[in-house]
Amino acid sequence: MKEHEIGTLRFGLDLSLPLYEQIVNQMRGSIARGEIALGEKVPSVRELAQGLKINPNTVMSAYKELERDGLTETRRGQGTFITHSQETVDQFRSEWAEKAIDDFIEKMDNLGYSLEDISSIIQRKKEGRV
Amino acid sequence: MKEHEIGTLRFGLDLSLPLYEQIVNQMRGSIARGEIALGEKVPSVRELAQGLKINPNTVMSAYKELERDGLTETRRGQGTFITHSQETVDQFRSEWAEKAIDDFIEKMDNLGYSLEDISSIIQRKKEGRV
DNA sequence: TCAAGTGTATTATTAGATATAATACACTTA
DNA sequence: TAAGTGTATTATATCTAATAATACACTTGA
Repeated sequence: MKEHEIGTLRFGLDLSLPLYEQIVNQMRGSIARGEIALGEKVPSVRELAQGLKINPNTVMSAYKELERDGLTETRRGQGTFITHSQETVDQFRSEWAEKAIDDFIEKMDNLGYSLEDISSIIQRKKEGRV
Repeated sequence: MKEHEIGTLRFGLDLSLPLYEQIVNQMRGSIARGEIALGEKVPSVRELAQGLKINPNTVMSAYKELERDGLTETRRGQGTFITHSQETVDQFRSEWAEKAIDDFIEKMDNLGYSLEDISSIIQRKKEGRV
């Protein structure tokens, strides 16, 4: 996986997912984990495209999705910025965690694992007994 | 989601995933949960295609993947059958659970949730306090 | 023996998603 | 006013998924 440093951000792209989705995921993560400050400017569409050696339209796709999430605000002529609303970030973070959890539980249920089973497995992982 | 009964099996298809993947997932689940007996015959390619109102080639794709999993054996002229090996089924089940767990943990980590956090959330789910 | 029911292979076509390419336009700021 | 922003448009290429229509190989039971 090629690692890129663009501005203050680190990106790694591979072939596991569409490029624009990987960008969205990594930005969502950086924002949710608080690694990007509220209101901070993110790389411009062209700058990120050059840095990652991909097409500007692909970056645009990613940025549009982040704006739909409410995680960024764009100002024509100025750039794209992280939202100022900590509440929006927190809400996004818990909503996405909830989705991930429910999907996971459903997948495990399909394989015949109960919540009880899942709980023990997580417990084992926590104790390092893989 | 349209529900179909084909032979002893119940299928439901939607638009969330490729059709062949949904078939594979639902068969994997039925097998892993032990709802289909070892050695049992599954619907023929044409029968399942007719029942689900989809193309036989799509069913073929799904059945090929199940065979790659080792979960089924096909006998030309006779049909497709669940493996006789309980060990294969058990191993498949735990391998796929492991994958699901690791993917889930990675996704949660990206959002800034620790194993400890995950553990509490599962605990809450278990106690019904959503 | 043969018809019916199996899996399998092939070729063609369509539709949608993804990514690239090349421009052009609108806006902001120094 | 030039340089750097976001945005929109049109075109092209590639890949995956699904369908369609056949054809062939094998097994079984009447």
